[in-house]
Amino acid sequence: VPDPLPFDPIYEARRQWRAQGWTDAAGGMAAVTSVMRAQQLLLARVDAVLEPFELTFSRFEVLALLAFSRQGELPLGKIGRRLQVHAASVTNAVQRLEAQRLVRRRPHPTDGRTVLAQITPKGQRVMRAAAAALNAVFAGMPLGAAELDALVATLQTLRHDAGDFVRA
Amino acid sequence: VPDPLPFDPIYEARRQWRAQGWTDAAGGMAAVTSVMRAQQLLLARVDAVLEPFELTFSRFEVLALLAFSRQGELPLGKIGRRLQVHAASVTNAVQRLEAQRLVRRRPHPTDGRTVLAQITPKGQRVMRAAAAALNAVFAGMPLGAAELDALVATLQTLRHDAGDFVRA
DNA sequence: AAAGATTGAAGCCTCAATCTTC
DNA sequence: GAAGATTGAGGCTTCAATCTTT
Repeated sequence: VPDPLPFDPIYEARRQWRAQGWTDAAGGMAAVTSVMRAQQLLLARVDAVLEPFELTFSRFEVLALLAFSRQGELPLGKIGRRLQVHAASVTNAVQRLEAQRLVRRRPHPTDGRTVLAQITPKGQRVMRAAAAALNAVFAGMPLGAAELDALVATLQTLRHDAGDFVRA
Repeated sequence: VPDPLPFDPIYEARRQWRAQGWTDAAGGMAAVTSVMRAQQLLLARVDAVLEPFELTFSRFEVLALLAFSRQGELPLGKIGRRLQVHAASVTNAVQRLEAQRLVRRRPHPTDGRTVLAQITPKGQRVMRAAAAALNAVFAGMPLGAAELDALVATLQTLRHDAGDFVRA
């Protein structure tokens, strides 16, 4: 971790933006860069916690989704839609998880086109251990329950507006 | 853009998390995934707007920083600290900007170790045009000024807690 | 030694093209 | 033709190692 700045670069940028006469867009600009930077920090923290398990947040999400599913297995396409990532990303994540013996892939019994990813017993164990470690991070966030809910709700508006899902 | 889900995957995941008994961490988990997903959507939208200018948000940020600087030039290290990205990312961005003739690099007059990136007149023009296009995106966000400010403030708490800067 | 910059490696993401199966 | 999956390309990020200058 490098030396921290003696001021908030986002607030400084917003000031600059306003000074340029773009006052109507300065708030949006600050919001966008805030989200970008917060994502970077959160991802770094989460990935650091997951590192001992040889997992990344992307792969953890796949593992958790499988662990929560009824049969412990899901078609790759369904995983991608649920996690909102490109099919190529799912292929990559599942290949790595399979190499780690956390997931097994098998052909769909009736549809020859689709591939199923199935979590293994080892995958179940690793997922639980990793989730426990992550919970410490989530529970340790410097925000209260009300603030967290407000944050999630605000970002939900954003995601909904972007057409991420329907039926809020 | 693929078909949207008929439900919010973040809310669904939070429900699952709570059903597993991890109620104290469910809020944090939802907040983290919300930020991740919002970042993805915002970046995609911003990059799409910047595409006609052959710019990416990363490179736009460098260009804007230079445009706002007193002399129109800054040492690479300073750019990295201000934008909070790794030195390697700055090197990469400046190299691309130089290839586009939007920036020129020149040695520091007194310190032989540092390299200065200087915005060119063409860079100034492109930056202004790109900023105008971006302003439409920022101004068109589905959130009011108060909501934007609350979002920025909440994320500022997060960033400050992560040691991103001091002196809120 | 310390600071600034660059290079190469590796991870993740997206898109476009391709192949197989329905 | 449409759907599901995979591959290859390109972009961005980080880290570790290296080189030059202070």
